[in-house]
Amino acid sequence: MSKGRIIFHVDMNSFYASVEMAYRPDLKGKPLAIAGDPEKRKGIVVTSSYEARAKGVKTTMPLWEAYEHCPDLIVMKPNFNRYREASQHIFSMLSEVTPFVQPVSIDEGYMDITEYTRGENPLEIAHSLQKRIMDELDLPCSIGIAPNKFLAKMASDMKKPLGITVLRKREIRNKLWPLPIGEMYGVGKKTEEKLRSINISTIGDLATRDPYHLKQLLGINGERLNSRANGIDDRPVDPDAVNEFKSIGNSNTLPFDTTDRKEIDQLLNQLAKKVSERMANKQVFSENIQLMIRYSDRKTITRSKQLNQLIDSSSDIFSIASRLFDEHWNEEPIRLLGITAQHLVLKEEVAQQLDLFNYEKEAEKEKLYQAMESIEEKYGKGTFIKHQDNPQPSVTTSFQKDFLNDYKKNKKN
DNA sequence: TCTGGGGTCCTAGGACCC
DNA sequence: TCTGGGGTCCTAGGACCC
Repeated sequence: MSKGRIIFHVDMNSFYASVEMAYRPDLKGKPLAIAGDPEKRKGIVVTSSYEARAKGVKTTMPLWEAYEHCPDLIVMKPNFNRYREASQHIFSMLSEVTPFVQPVSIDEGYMDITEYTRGENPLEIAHSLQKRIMDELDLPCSIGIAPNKFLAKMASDMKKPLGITVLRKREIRNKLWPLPIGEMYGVGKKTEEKLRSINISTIGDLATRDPYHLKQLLGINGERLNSRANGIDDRPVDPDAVNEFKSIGNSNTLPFDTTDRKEIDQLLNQLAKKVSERMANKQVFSENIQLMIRYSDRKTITRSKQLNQLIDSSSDIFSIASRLFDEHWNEEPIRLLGITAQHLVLKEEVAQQLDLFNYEKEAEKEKLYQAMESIEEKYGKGTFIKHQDNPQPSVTTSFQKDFLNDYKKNKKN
């Protein structure tokens, strides 16, 4: 039997707002919200300080509503470069504790310190990590310590801000099960509704319900949620997961709804450029382009095209997106457009595959030649060429045909 | 002048192949 | 002479998370 793991979940507290406060200490202790520009219809609270939350400001709340709850709210535009930089500092600190660090977003990540305690108590490690992030970056975080990712995630949520919470397997019954079902990671609004409809209102209710019954209601997710509620989660902390992205997309809400084809093309062009640039940074090709259209009534459709080639240029991305647009736009006013590149392949891997393909082609050619030689040895010169007058179905692909041509040429020389 | 933008994973139907 | 079923790919949409 394998020994239990020690997993940390490190969660930055109201990250964007905290970064701004670290830059401008005069903002500390004040109700602060980070939000986009209401003039551009992006006035939505992305993050808010605890002082703002105390007055009822919540993430994704429209700004005008946030002001109703908190008239003295201070609002700032997001400075993503600032947040990315802070994030890099944080993750490099985590990496000094263990190489097994898995970022899950800009402000949160898992660590597996099982093999890296160096005899130290995990709680002490968490304390010094939390202190270091605070001392050096002026940023608060909460840390959950548990035998797996799910429990560590739930633990980090239990005490905010600046909390450290240990959640052992044997404490699940007392610490996890009493929580309302909606607070469970992986249970959103829809799932909560469904679960409540069958009288499940706490995580404990979910844990003790028949998994088969839950599967009927929620599909595979029902079984998974049930085992998580019982503290079972075997997912490893995977440091390579960050590099295994599956899509790159950009979208934009227009300041005003539009039906103007010029304006639409301009936005599509802009989006294609952004996607293409980000693909270049990540060194990937895409094999599938998706277009997203949101109409003024917020109804949103997605239309995608699987390609028979790999693309990366903004002009290719644009032309496919704009064709999808022509094929599917219903002429109604548009609120948002988005382009996503899917089915990504690393350029490096494409190159390797091409090499491998060429290598196989060479090897194949060699085999073909040998087979032909032996046929001719057995049945005499010219036999094989004769067969070609009445070709056998085995010669099918174009490159095999090319080899035959090569072969014939070689014979002549 | 209500309701952003970046993602992942799952589902379900139809096409197509064996 | 009235019918199969498994597997994979493609497409569209939905749930969820930060």
